Formats: sequence, C-alpha cells, structure tokens
Amino acid sequence: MGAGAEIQDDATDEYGIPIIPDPADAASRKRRAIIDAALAEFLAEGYSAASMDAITRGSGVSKATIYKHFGSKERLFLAVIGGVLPKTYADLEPSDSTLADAPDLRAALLRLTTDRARILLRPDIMSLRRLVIGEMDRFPQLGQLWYRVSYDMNNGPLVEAFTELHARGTLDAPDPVLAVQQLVAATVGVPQLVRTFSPDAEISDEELTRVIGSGVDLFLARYAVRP
Amino acid sequence: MGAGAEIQDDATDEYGIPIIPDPADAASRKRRAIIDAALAEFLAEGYSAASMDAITRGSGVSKATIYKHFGSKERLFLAVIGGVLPKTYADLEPSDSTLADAPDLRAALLRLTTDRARILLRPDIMSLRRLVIGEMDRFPQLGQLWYRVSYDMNNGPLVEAFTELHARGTLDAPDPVLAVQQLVAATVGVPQLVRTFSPDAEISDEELTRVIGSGVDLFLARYAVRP
DNA sequence: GTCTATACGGAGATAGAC
DNA sequence: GTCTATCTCCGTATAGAC
Repeated sequence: MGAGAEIQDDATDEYGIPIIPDPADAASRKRRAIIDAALAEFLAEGYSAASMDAITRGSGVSKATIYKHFGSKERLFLAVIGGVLPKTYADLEPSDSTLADAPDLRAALLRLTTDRARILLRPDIMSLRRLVIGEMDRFPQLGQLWYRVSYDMNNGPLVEAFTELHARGTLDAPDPVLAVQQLVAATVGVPQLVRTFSPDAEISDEELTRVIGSGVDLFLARYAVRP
Repeated sequence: MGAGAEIQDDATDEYGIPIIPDPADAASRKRRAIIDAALAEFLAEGYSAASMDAITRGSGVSKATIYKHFGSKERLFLAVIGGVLPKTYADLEPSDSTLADAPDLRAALLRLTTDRARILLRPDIMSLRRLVIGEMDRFPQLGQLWYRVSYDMNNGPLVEAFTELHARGTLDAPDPVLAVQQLVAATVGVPQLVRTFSPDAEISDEELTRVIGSGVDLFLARYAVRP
C-alpha cells in the first residue's frame, strides 16, 4: 500500500512559485507518519506481534528511516506510547477547580465522574490501557508513567479539593487520598472492569448514569457532612 | 537442560518387580509437563513472545509431541490458560455461605474481602490477570471465561447473600448486583489497581487492612440498615 | 536523510524413522 | 506416541548507494 504522505519535489504554490520543502519539516512529517502507523500497529497487535515491516508499509517511509529515527523496536514503542499517554489524559483536565466552590456537591461530583467515565471507556483508550497492562513486565516504565499521568491530571486536583472541603467542614474526609481512590473505584471503576474483560459490552447511557449516580451516592453516604 | 521426568523403562519396584508404565499414564505425565512449562513461559513472555522452542526445552519432551497433543500454539495457549483459571479462583470459594447468618456483618464482610484481596494480589495471579487482559483482542474467550469464573465463584454467592439480607431488612440493597460490584471495587479494587500498574509496590498488612476496612465502612454507610 | 537490498537468526510447524 | 532432523518463512536490524 504505502498510503503515506509522498513528497512532491516539484510542487508549486498558487502563484507558481516552487515550494522547496524544509528538510527539517519533511523529517518531522515522516516522524509523525511513523508514530501514527506504529501506534495503530501496536494497538492492534501488541508489542511482540507488531511487525516493523507492517509499520514500514503503514507509514510510507523505508524501514531504514524508522531505525535512523528511533534506533530499535523497543525505543519506538516507548516513544510512541510514552508520547500518547499524556495527550490521552489531557482530554479530561477541565472542570476540577470548580469543584470546591460548586453550589451542589452531588451534581458536581456526578458531572466529574461521568465525564471521566465517558472518556476512559472509549474503545481506543481501553485498548491503550490493555496494551500497557499486558506489557508491564517488559516495560514497567509505562506503568509508572500511566499512574503518574493519571494522578497528576485527575486524582491530584481532586485530592486538593477534598482537602479543602474537609477543612471547611463540608466533607468528612480525614484521608482524602483514599477517599478519591474509593470515589473513582465505586464510579468509573465498575463499568471499566466490565469493559476490561468484555470489550464489546454495550453500556447504555441510562445504565452508565445509573451506575455512576449510585457510586456517587455511596460516596456521599459516608463522606458528606449532614447538618 | 531437559529436566523433565524421564521414563525409566527398566525400573523395578521395592520387590524387584519391573514397573511397566501404562502408556496412557506416561502420556498424561508428559501432558502435565508440557502444560506446566507452557504456563511458565506464557506468564513470563506473553503469548506472542513465548517460544515453542523454550516450552520444548522446559517440558523435557520433543516439539513434535507438543504439536501432537495440542495442535498449535494458539490451542496450547487456550488450553493452558483456560485450565488454570478455574483452579486459580477455586482457592477462594469457602466462607461465603456463612455470610447471611453471621452475627457481626461488618466482621464477616471484612474477613471475606480481605481473604479475597490477599489471593487476588498474589504476584502469580496478578501476572495471569495482566496476561489475559493484554491478550483480550486475540483471545476474547478468555475474558469471558475470567468474568464467568470470577462471577460464579465469588460475586454470585455474594449477590444471593445480599438478596437474602435485603429481604430480611438487614441490608438496604434493592440492586444487589450493583451493591456487590461496588463493595468489591471499593475494597479489593483499590490495591488491585495500584498493583496493576506498579507490580512491585509494597503493600503492608496494616495498609491493606486499613484500606479494606475503610472500603467496608464506606459500603455499610450506604447499605446497612440502622435501627 | 532517505532509500534498496540483504544479512542473519529464530519463529511455528511437519516428515518420517522407530 | 515419541523422537530427530529439517522445511519455510518472517522477524529485527544494517550496509552502502544517492
């Protein structure tokens, strides 16, 4: 196939001026093409069964170029997965800081956990998660990275918010770190476990909101301070 | 190497009577040796990186024999993992039926979830779990089997007990299936998630009982009926 | 920087003797 | 049923021209 972006060396712009591609730009475009093809191949086949030949075909560049850029299959894998992890979690950054000042705590928690569940249950992210888990023995760095990224971008801000709410007397959470783990486990964790072992399980929107809502209620039954 | 069980054709018993090995016994002993070596290799390397040559060396039989018994690498993998899954979960069968009649519900739940956590956090079972998750795309049957085994042997009896306790008015669990999922998620699920992405994380006994205890309290705050 | 062509080993699987 | 010896292919990685 080789449907990659071929470079037209005699291309001209709208005024007929020949476009001389910056070599650095061409190189980074190829780099992108390699990374995209490699990610698709690794997600589809796993690390060991992934073939550098297949990545070569998918990227449209030669195999030697891939090795010039990344050195080895292992380094390519780490670069690709390590690069995509932060981008993946960046999707769910917002709406955390508003939590401490939300008028309706239940509604705020519901929105936050539901958003998080919707993203983490996406098939592409579930596949990435399975891939990282399956390669933990070979690449323990990725587990550490996953945990750190997940913590920095999600649990961390929540812990801060819970600490604040505890100080204000709105929440009875003397161990905010554990409280966050439990909230996430009781909400997102439930459908995530189902999808982990049954990737094609249909989870309707009604079902999801019901489960998440019940998890938030479970959390509040223990941690909310009633007047 | 080949440290497998070699057959001594001229062996005699304590009375000097020659032992004529039953061919069927010899065959099933070799079968065992193959399965053991294959399990070790698959756990260590994953499916794709596992080598049939390595399994051959580890089992002490010839490669042709392995293929006569199992036909292909895929079939060997399914037979080995599918065979070990039920045995793995069989360890935690007992102590469920006592739950409905336990005098102290909290203590009973604590014991049950702690036992379950201790087993599921064992390194060999965590490795098996990672292997199954990582190969979900290639072998979806194993995900179904894992879920079914886990459910039949653990969640199922718990659901029955919760239904009974709900009928008696001891528990306020109109959706016992969800209640069980939440209990497991809030207790076992928390340290399990940590170990999933950080296999060598030390979890002290005190820490484990603290986390599990807090999870049980969270559960009871919502579901226990207070007079 | 990028390509084509190739080196070299190890993979899964089988033929045929016993 | 089990073995030894071998087939065939595809894997990663690189040499050398441009």
